[in-house]
Amino acid sequence: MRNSVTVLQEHGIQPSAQRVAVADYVLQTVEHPSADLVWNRVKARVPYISRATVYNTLNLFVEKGLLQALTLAEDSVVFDPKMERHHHFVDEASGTIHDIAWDKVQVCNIEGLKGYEIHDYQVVMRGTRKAARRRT
Amino acid sequence: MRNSVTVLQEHGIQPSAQRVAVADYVLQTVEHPSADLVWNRVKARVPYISRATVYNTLNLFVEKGLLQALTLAEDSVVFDPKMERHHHFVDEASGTIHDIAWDKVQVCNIEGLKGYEIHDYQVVMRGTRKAARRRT
DNA sequence: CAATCCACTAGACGCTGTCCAGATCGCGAC
DNA sequence: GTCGCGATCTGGACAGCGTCTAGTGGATTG
Repeated sequence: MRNSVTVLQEHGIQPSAQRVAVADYVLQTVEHPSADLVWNRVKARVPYISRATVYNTLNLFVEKGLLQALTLAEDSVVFDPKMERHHHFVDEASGTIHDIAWDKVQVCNIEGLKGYEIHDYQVVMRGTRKAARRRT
Repeated sequence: MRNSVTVLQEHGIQPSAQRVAVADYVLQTVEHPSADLVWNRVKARVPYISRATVYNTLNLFVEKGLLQALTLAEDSVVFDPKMERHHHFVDEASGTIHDIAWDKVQVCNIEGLKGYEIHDYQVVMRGTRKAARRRT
């Protein structure tokens, strides 16, 4: 696990105590937290951090390329530290979001679309997790 | 253009004056309106309709299969009367959403995903509209 | 020490969406 | 007609998300 301070500095971000605390959690997580969930998670370890700071910090991280902001499910924007291109699966029962590796699914003919200059795309899937032999 | 009253009745919805007014607008539009935009559009023609009614009516239409609710862009859920499967393109400059015909793009290998039961999927693209010879 | 800059805090604010109590409508029964 | 009842509508209250702002505090510089 990389040192959060180093990562912040490499991206031109002053590593203040609050920013490091947010980074320590959000850069490692796979739970696709909303901003308020980040606030709660970080507060558990660093109680003296305010809501506005968490929101500002997350937006800063997105701007500096440390996080992706996703608007997939209802209610709120969620954050994803996985910066490689990938797809998303939304569990309709729980609202949980899973990352799907980019090469698991291919999209064809997308270059042929006339009238649109596509900067980015992804496949968004919705359904339910199969009760296979995997821990929940 | 189909009669909104008939369409509502075919879907088991009592065609009250307010519901017909909402249907007249939202079933024809291509502008992917948010709920509050629907409210404003409908109020322009039928001033005596309340916000709660518009929200209830839109949710009812979604439940009865007249509309899709989409959570693609920031800020709010938008509604789309196009019920066939299709993809979406989000104009990053304006936030405008465009429908992309289902057969313009193909997704491969999606059946091969283990551990997920996929009920629905779509490709979400982001970029800018090209200034081709099309009216804006 | 004073000036300045940056980050943080706490609370106010606006917007979205839901909920509730009460009013009103439509319709069948009498 | 009018009574009663369920469905619908209204307006306002409410809660959550995200932004903004005024003020605070700490570090740096002259």
